[in-house]
Amino acid sequence: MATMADVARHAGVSVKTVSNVLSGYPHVRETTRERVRASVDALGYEINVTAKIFRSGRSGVVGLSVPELGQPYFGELADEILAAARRHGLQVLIEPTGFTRDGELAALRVPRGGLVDGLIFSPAALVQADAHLLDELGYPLVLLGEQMFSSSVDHVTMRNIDGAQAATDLLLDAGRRQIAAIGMLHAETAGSAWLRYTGYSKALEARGIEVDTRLLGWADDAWHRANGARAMAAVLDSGVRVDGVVAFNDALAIGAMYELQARGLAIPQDVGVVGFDDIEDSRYSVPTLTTIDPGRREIANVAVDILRRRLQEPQGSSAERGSPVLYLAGMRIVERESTPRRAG
Amino acid sequence: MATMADVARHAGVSVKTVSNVLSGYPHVRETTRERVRASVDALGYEINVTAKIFRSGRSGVVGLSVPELGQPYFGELADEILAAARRHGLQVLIEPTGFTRDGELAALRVPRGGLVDGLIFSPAALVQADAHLLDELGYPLVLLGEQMFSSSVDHVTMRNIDGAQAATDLLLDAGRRQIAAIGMLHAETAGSAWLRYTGYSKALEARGIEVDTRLLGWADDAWHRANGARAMAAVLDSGVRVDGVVAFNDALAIGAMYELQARGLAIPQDVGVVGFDDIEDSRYSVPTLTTIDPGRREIANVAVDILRRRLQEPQGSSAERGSPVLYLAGMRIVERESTPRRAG
DNA sequence: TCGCCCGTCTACACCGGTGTAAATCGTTTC
DNA sequence: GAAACGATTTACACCGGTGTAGACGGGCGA
Repeated sequence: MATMADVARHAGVSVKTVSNVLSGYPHVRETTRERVRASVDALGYEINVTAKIFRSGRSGVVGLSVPELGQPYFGELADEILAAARRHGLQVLIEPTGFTRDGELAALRVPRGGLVDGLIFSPAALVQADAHLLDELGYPLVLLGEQMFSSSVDHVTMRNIDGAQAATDLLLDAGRRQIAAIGMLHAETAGSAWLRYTGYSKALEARGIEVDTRLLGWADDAWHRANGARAMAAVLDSGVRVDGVVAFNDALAIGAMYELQARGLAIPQDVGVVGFDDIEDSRYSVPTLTTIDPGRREIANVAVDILRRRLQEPQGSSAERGSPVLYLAGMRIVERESTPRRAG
Repeated sequence: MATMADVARHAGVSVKTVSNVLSGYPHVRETTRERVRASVDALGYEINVTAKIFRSGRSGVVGLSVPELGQPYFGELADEILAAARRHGLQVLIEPTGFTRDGELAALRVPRGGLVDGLIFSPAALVQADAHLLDELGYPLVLLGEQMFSSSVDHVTMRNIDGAQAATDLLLDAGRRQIAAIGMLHAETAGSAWLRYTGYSKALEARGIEVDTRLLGWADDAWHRANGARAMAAVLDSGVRVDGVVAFNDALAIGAMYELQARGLAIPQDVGVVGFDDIEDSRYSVPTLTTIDPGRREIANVAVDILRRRLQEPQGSSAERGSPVLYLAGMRIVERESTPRRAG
């Protein structure tokens, strides 16, 4: 394979001049530039990317850690992030963590001298005790998700509390009072579950309704459809009356709708259902699902922008770095068939 | 950041000895080995991956090009491939092509000296005229999908024809005769559409039924739910009677089921529906979807294995390389609620 | 005791670019 | 005509590892 030296010899110039031509250095005579270009074409030369990376210390690759691409929310998020990264000439190395703490710890163990310049990380299983790991990683990190861990790290997140509260209000406004919450996770795992629950309970509280623990559907491993169906079944089996469901994501909601319909309950007549995430599925479920759009594209764009900005900064002491950013994406209610029309 | 030279100085040995310890070279005295290890720990040394890559010419990164991760089939496939790659210490750089020819051509333009050692590529928009591009890329390529392009490239594929034929037979066995095919694509784009259509028409032919073009539902951009609903609507609007649907993937099937149910048709009583891919959605749609499991995990594992084998081979002339592999993954019918019980 | 072998360790070149500083050249200015 | 200047080009060190060949030293057989 041809190297830059071969091109230089062929064009009768120095290696550095070839380098200058290829990297767009302006002070090169037009005739020289053309001669070099011709030699590049003649030899079919392609620059050795690994040498460039090695020398410059920058690979132009950013890592992305999400739990699982098979989950539409994360698959769609990954598409958005990949697109945003590509617009800026960055490539993306994806590391699914499989919803496990070990997987997430492994994702953080990116070597500093490695081929990843920075990381966009969507944690789902780390616990509070792991927070200190995020502070001095030695490379730029942008967290997707609530600022639960460390205030010294950039966060891009959605309005989990507001969204869940709005979802719950939608059902309350329609006169529903027996509203199940599907997707509860045990407290030691960090993430959106607790926040969405907070939004749910705040909405109830605001109307003077107490949370009925029989209405809480637990989905311990992950927010898959299967767990939504299971959790819904558990709530119904408890014998409590249900006329509304707030599911903590769309997959859970679709699983819950499956279980409700399997038991002969009509949506939205008997039970209104609201999801969270606005994944593509929610537009084609039967019935179509009312959901909260958490601003996925905005999150992807902002996360990539913040990371890019961090990559420009000197990597040395934290003194030279800008202060950490906390960005809240916009949220939107998407009303579809699974909820009753709003009263009034 | 500490370099290998720092460690060598600290441990009182040569740089190469440190290198030898870290790379597991056996002829190092145990005491030396321990001293080096201690120095590594003391200095918090981490090997510079980019230097290693540069020197060795191997990055341990393989590319993966799929149309879109937001589509559950590709998201789930990507998860499987990432898992298989990780088991062998490989990392994966994903490049979604957005179902466009330009996107796919861009994905193939991986520089030889680049940071990707090889590529797993799932084409969906390339046309026959592009076939020659695949022949002499200069790096190992494994194609997911039918051997439509080039016989000189490794292929891992599913039984598209057999699967679609089995899906159609399932409905024919139940006495259905007016079976729509949802997901037709125009011929110049390569891919599974044509093969699945072939399976569909073969099944009909075997019973002496002629293909009724009014039963063909066209989905031109991509196999999304939205297109499934649209194609189904177009077929129904043509006025033709429909008592079965073979959709070329599950997303199309779910979109089609949505449209059928919106028009008051019962599944499977009025219309039986079969999908293709066995994505997780199909287990939780209403009704649950009968589908063809194309052996996704097997495909992922085999693709990674073949690519690994190619990476071991000398990269020189094609004479030294093994002959191209064509691997057909196993296929399985997954019967759920959307099809009538088989007669007999 | 000498030579040989083997285990251990080291010096040095090298991978293929890019940053730096300085050389070279053609104009322009005084 | 000489000095000054900017544009153009170049030599060379350097990034941080790994391959190669060879040095070194101790045990062993002759």
